[in-house]
Amino acid sequence: MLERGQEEKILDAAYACIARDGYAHTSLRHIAHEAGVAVSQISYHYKNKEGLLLAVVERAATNYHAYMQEYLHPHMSPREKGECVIALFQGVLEDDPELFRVLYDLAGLALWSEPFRLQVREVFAGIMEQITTEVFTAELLGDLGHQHTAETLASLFFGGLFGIALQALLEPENKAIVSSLSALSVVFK
Amino acid sequence: MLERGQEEKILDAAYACIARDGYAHTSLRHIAHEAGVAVSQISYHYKNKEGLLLAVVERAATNYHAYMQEYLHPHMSPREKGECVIALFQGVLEDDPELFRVLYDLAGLALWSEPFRLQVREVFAGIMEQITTEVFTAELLGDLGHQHTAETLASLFFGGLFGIALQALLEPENKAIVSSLSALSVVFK
DNA sequence: GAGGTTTTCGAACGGTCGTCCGATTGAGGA
DNA sequence: TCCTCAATCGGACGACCGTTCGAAAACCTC
Repeated sequence: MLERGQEEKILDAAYACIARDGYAHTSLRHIAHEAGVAVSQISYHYKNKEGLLLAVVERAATNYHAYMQEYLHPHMSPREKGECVIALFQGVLEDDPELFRVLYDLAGLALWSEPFRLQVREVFAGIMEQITTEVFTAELLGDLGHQHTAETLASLFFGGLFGIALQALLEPENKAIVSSLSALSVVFK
Repeated sequence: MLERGQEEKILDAAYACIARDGYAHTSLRHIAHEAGVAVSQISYHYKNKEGLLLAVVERAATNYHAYMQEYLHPHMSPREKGECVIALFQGVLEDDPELFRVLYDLAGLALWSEPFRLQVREVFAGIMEQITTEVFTAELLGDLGHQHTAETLASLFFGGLFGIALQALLEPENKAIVSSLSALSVVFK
């Protein structure tokens, strides 16, 4: 029986609550109950709700990067890595849609609160940098032969992933949307 | 001095509050105060908060369609219409970013509440149908000569618009993001 | 002008929220 | 063993939430 500290337990519980109910319906009491802990423990370890949520974002970002790095093997070509990212998103949407809902929720938080905006911006910048350096390399850019920069194409690529994923969640009965993610490969073809 | 009914005033106030503070921080009291009206008037006219919000979504969708229809002149070619939609999004992001934040917020609501999901899905379906029939026509599809359907390309196109717009709002100091919207024209080139 | 209906108001209700505080517990060093 | 300090707890606080209700006001019809 592994014994994690309360701090960790609270963080897990917070993520679980947000994934289940969404941020808007997640209260500190719910989180504390899910963690099997007194409410005041949250203030003790994370100062306040905002502090806890920022920690959740940070942890989610770390997880994401590890996940991504695990899938993008060094021996792949840039194009293969692009396809791989697409496949990864498709897999998430099918197997673990809550993951994307949390991403959407936290990004939404960032639209209204400056501290969250700064933190989420970092997360997005990390994703973008990964895509820029792994997929839209100088090699691939020269291959494509059009005028767009790697940053532009990365924005386009990730924006497309995000926007299509939202549509897929709004219309889960329409399987065509998830598979239309594959069409995103037009940006590196 | 035009005299709109209270019903209309409440709807305006609700939209204004959401645009200013986001849905999560908008209460019926704020809305009532903004409208210069008693709180109980909201329940009287819209039954409850959900009813009011659904009305807000419906009104926003109507406004959107009128806006779009005004910009897409019948004499334009499909490609021109595509460029026009892109330019329209760029204009919104620069002049009236709250419009997009509201769209994002309401779509986020739809991820967690079934009634909202159904209503927002209708809105998105309307947008998608407009893009499908106006931009990705059979004529253009044949011109492009690749295997994707009009629906797939429309998903890609709108998803890209949405995802890039989010990045632009998270990083308003980075003007390159807004202009990278133009690169979305790769999908019909 | 009287009477009935719709509209509007302010107050109140029961809940839930995030935060704070004093008391209790527990582990580790003197 | 005692002292200290960090960790944990339950309860309380004031604020705000969405909803409801009875009374007042406004409107319309006769």
